[in-house]
Amino acid sequence: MENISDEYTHCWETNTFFQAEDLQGYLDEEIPTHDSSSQDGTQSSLMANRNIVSERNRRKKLNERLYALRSIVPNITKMHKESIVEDAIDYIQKLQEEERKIQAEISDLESAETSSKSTISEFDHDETFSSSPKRLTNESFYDSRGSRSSPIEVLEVD
Amino acid sequence: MENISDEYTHCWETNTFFQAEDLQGYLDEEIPTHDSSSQDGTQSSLMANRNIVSERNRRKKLNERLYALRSIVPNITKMHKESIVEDAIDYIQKLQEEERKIQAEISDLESAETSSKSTISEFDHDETFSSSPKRLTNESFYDSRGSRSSPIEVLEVD
DNA sequence: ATTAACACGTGAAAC
DNA sequence: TGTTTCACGTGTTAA
Repeated sequence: MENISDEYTHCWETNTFFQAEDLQGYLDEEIPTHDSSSQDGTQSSLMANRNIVSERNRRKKLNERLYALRSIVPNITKMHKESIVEDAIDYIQKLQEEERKIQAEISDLESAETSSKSTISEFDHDETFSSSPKRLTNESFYDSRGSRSSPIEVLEVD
Repeated sequence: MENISDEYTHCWETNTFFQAEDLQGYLDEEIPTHDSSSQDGTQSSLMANRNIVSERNRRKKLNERLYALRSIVPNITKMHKESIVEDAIDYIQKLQEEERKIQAEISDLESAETSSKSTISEFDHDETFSSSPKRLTNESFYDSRGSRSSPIEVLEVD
């Protein structure tokens, strides 16, 4: 059911949602300007075209990011922009919970072997996460969703 | 530098990007219809208003999902829609890599204690992930980005 | 003053 | 059929 990965080439005129690659030369169009007063073109029409092109680029870039997000998330159900972000949220939450649980297992296994061996020293060659299980307590490795209490509102990022 | 967490309350008229909370009653407007031929209103204007309202709802819903995604991701740098998805992608990738590494540690610790104890049986009460470290090999728990080979075909995430 | 980001309305296409 | 999703162009606003 719902074999979405077949082709899904919809696209009415130029591009649309799901190819994002064949639209290589659609962007340098002339833009009809729909107004025949673009002879001198010092103020209105030129600026308007700049805005149009900028908007096209912005839209395209955001869409590409959305495709990338979709390609990252494993269990994609639907292709709607809304569902893509939705599934990504769900996946992140599951991943965070999984990660927390696994760390609990790690500390448990660590306490199991008390001080007999030290096979953990070979995983310290990564700097982005400092993944030595000694310091990898519950939420120190990445600040896992620790700022969920006041997310939007005033938007204090840090 | 770049203290974006100050306020960032922009919003020209009704809402805009970053409050998403005070816009409770802006949606039930009358919609001017911009055409004074809406007396009978059987075909054109009524359908047009339906479309307008649907579009507003769609836009609002997608934005809410975007806010939710932002609230999940811990290290938010910028507030643009584009950057939100971008940071989410980066975060997911790091999370996946972290998770894989931690599982490697787990199997290593497991092989360390060979067959002395079995403290892992108390984490089996979850069904969504089946988080028993015996079966939690590299990419069995969630199909971690295993479908990146043919997601959109062209669309290389870069 | 130029740029960048956004919401909006609208027509068209997909479902 | 009708509903839903989309890209587009436009005006507006903040940096």
